[in-house]
Amino acid sequence: MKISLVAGEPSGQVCTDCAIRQFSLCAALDKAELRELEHLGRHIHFASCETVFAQEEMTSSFYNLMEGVMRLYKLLPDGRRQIVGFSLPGDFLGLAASARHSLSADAIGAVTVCRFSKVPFARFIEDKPHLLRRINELAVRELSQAQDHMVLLGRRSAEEKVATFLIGWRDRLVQLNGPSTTVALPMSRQDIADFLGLTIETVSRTFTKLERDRVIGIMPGSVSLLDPARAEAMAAA
Amino acid sequence: MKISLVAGEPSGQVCTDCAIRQFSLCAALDKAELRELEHLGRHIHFASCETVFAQEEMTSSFYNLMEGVMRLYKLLPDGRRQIVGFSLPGDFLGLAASARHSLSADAIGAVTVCRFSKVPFARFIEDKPHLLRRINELAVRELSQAQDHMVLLGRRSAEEKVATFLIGWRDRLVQLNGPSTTVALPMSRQDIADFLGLTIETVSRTFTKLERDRVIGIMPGSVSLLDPARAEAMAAA
DNA sequence: CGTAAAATTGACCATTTTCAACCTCGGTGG
DNA sequence: CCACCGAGGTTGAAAATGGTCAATTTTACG
Repeated sequence: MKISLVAGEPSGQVCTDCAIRQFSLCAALDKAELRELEHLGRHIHFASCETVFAQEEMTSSFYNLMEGVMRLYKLLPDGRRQIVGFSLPGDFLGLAASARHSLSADAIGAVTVCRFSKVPFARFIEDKPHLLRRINELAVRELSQAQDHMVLLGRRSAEEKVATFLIGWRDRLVQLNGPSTTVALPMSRQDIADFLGLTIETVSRTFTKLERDRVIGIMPGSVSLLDPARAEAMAAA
Repeated sequence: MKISLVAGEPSGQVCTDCAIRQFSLCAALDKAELRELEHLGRHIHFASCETVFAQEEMTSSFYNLMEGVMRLYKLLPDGRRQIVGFSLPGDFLGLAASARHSLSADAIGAVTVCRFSKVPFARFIEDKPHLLRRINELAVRELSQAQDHMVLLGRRSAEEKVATFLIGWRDRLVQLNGPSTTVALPMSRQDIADFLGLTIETVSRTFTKLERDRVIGIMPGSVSLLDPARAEAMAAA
């Protein structure tokens, strides 16, 4: 996948005005720290399907997702893909256990990130216990989500997987944008399949079945949850 | 120094003599801090199948696993179980995103843990950036393992799952005890099945097939890796 | 509009599950 | 000492869920 040639401009907006600050890492920072951080971050835009970082690449930066949606995935040598998560504004990306990324991240639709070079950012956080605790909090929350997803992948039927995905995705969108009857699905059916450990055909069939059962209405780029209670029941079961 | 998979007598409560310190959280601490920590931790023994903490229970402690093996799992309301990981000596348990545990942990065989009450431990770490960074490191490593396991659960065949499990488990044991031709499997077939998202029958059949193919030798409580290269190839593929 | 990509649908197939029977081994009590 | 018991494990046959392959429809976009 191509890498954007567009250079990052200085962040243009000040951190104190940042729309997603409350959802992000930066919620833990005071005014002075935010002013310091402004000098470290650069806003960068990525077009649809551009790769922000890739599996095996050296880690050089951390990213705060500002706008858009990203997919995080791992590839097996033979090309099989598992999407381990979708990122929304406020999510912090780039933490890795080693010096190389263990997964790839690319844009689903246009994306803006706030990029921090690794070394300066590491220096910035190293003696800020409140920020370290905040990063911990985010890491532990992600770990918990990962464990929930393992249950889904290992122990749920196709229908349960799709219902659980729709409910979980709706909840995340509600968190950001407030309640809504329709659930935007910017990712492709293939993305959903690779997230749920299914094939695209099974995802499609399951959507169709849920529509026949009047649980959802299918529209291009979104679904409407006609019977949220039924969907939630399938997701809980 | 050999790390036992079965609990024996604690070698004393002195952190500086702790056999698993190098593998644990405590590797980040200096002598003074270790002496302080000694007053916070208590060794506790659990018999086989006893629960150390359970899903939905209030979090009250953190645990450093000293001896033995534990399974970490989540249950669906209808009883389906997904084991999200096995813990070995040195692993740190009890981090949770909320005030309640999101998973259950119980002993496979006899276990010794070093228990830290939540509040004093939180106070101990709160202004120790090096320790916070160490906890981060452990959390990120666990997250990375979780992501690897998602790939396994979502995208691998039964045979690949079993081979990947055996190789991964062997590598963890080698890390602790040094090289060995036989791989101890203290967990039951049902545990392995619930870890790999399979049924016990499929696990059993796959073991048998690997034995027929002269990749492994099956013994009660362990397997020997007759053809590690073949097994590794299956795990990588 | 017209074309290519994405999504859906259908028919068939394979892997894994389900259900059931049967070993194996260790412990227990006659 | 040995027969019995039960838990854990293995094996077999049938069923089913989801996958594969192929054709068709729908959508996005120049």
